[in-house]
Amino acid sequence: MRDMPNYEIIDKMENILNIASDSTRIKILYCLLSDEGSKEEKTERTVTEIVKATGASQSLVSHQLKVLKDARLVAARKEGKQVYYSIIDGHVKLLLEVVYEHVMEEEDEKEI
Amino acid sequence: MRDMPNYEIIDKMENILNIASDSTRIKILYCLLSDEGSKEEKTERTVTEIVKATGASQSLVSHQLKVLKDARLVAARKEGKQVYYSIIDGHVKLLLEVVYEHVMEEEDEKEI
DNA sequence: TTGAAATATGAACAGACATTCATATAATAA
DNA sequence: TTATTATATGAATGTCTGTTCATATTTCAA
Repeated sequence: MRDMPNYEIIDKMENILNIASDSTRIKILYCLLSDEGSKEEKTERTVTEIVKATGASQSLVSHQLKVLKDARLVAARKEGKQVYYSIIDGHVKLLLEVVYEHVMEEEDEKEI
Repeated sequence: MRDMPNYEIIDKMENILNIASDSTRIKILYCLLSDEGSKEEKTERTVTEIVKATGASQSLVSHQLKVLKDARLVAARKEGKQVYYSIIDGHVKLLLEVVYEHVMEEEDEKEI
């Protein structure tokens, strides 16, 4: 493993991890990652769809989408009354996968 | 991408990410990941070594090591006056690598 | 224009938690 | 024993932030 990055980089890593470490935002990201039967086009979801999928309040979803947008993890595209959100960072998927695998392995160990 | 995990799993993912999203703990983990010239044996470091490497106070390091230990990310082995800590989870390295890559790509984009 | 649907926003609050300070415990050396 | 080194721990505090509530804004239909 490489050496410890300098503190500026560490702080940025902390930042991204902070953004990822909230269950509401995790749900939102999963919602934007689920490619409903499609091939490779990026998944787009309206706020209302995200609200339904996550079970969180409209206000909360809107607040957290702003957090994700400010962090450049998602992008927004307005079309009429609706706003479509999508993920604009390939690392997000990887990040969630790694954490998911970790949690699942923990589960496995319990069963032994 | 798979569907959204159930909320119990999501909460555990949130938990792990929370633990990873602190600069002091990130520094500690990096310190435990740096394999100083060695081959494949796990890296062990005493608290004092970690204090030096991270620049954090002894008390803070001790507190955060406890957090990491309670989360089963590190293990402790006592030997005389000293306690040796090491990482006991392969996902930690992956997680940091993904986040590091993300941050570095962001840096690159700024230069354009 | 009025109303409704979709989304955003600001204030307020409560809970979480990183950090410090002071001190305790354990191990060893003198 | 006493002193010193290594580590842990508990309390206290101040900051941060997730969530709710109420309301604003935008878009379009009737």
